[in-house]
Amino acid sequence: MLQQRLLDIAIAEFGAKGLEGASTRGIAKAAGTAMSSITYHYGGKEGLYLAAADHIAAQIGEHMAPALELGALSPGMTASAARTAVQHILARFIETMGTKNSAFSLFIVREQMEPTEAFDRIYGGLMGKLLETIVELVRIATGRQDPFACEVAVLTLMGQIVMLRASCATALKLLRRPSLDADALSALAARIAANTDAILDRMIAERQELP
Amino acid sequence: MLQQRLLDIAIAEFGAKGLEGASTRGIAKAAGTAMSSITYHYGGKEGLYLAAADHIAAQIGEHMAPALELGALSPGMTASAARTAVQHILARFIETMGTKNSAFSLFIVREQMEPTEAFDRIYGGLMGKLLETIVELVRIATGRQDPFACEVAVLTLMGQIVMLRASCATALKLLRRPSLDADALSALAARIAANTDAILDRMIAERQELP
DNA sequence: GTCTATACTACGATAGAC
DNA sequence: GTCTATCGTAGTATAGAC
Repeated sequence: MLQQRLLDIAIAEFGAKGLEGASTRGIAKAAGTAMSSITYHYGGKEGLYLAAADHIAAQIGEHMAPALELGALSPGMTASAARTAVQHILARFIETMGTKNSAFSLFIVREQMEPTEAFDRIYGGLMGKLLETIVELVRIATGRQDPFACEVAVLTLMGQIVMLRASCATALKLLRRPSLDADALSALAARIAANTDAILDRMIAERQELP
Repeated sequence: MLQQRLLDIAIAEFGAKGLEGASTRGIAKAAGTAMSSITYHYGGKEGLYLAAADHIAAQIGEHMAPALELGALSPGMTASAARTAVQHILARFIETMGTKNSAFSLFIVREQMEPTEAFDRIYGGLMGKLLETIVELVRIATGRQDPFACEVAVLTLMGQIVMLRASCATALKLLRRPSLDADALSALAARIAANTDAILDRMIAERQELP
């Protein structure tokens, strides 16, 4: 379908070059059609961009759904169950950001640097719920009642993952590799899982030091 | 000085909007001059962009110098000294990325998503040396001899910091704040320092589990 | 050195043929 | 629905006045 092809190429182009960097003519040409098809199907460049954002949010949401269900918050959840759920969600998120079309991650990172309406769509429809769930799970896993402390911790946890794509060029240089292959990715995933465990442990230890 | 004013504004504009998103006319107007001044002083948009990259690398290098000297690698360095040095360097890097003109961080993150010659200048003249130093310090601090394991760990450590700016919009939403004020920044810095400590401890524990 | 004026290119939007 | 043709705008580069 032409509409789908346009959208796929748009996500790749917008992710790689940004909203201004990508051109409707280039996207249309790559899709083997005329530029005015974009106007017809999406109303223009902006419309295509927002459609790309919606598609990304939907795809990631779908991909993350099983892990989120597994971490569904229940009243009597134990700390160890919450920790397992955090690990599951993070692992799935690494997979989503690492193996799925890397344009997804680039698109999202770009939006955060220069937020437009697309950011609200992605955050409101996906990222917000995801983050708040993790915050709650971290609270249960560590027993830390201060929400701010949990939010800050979640940001650092997620930062490790976002870095995978946002700082990909640096990562590749440091690891002296041409691309983030499966080996490197699984090593990073293992490191992040161990880090998460260590950080949660540390947060529990901190709690016992509090007055 | 006009040249300096142009450069400062260029860094802000390129950081905020990217190479394609920023316009020479806009930069010149903001600097209170004509667009052709950019051609005269920097040879064109690309020249201005590369000059911005060089300036950023030089500024960050200068800002990081004291911390790096403190962590200068010496043959008989103890694990605890190396750990202190890692913490100093990361703390200084947080300060650089958080308090210094945030355009610096945005510029660097953008370059990593779509590397041009500017990335080589920043990585070659600054980031490479910085990262390799931290890798070596982590190796000494943890006793882990596998360089790959140390590199991966350093990437996750740095990821926490890069996130501060790369995912700023998400961070602000989750923390329900209008801006990353001093309080939030110091809470994040404290969390990252504690995380780093916990991660290094974990790496030492892992070493003892290895065959 | 700095500015004005101009040339040229590429973009996005739109109208109209098929 | 899709394409061609055209318009207006905004971008960079360049030449020349001061």
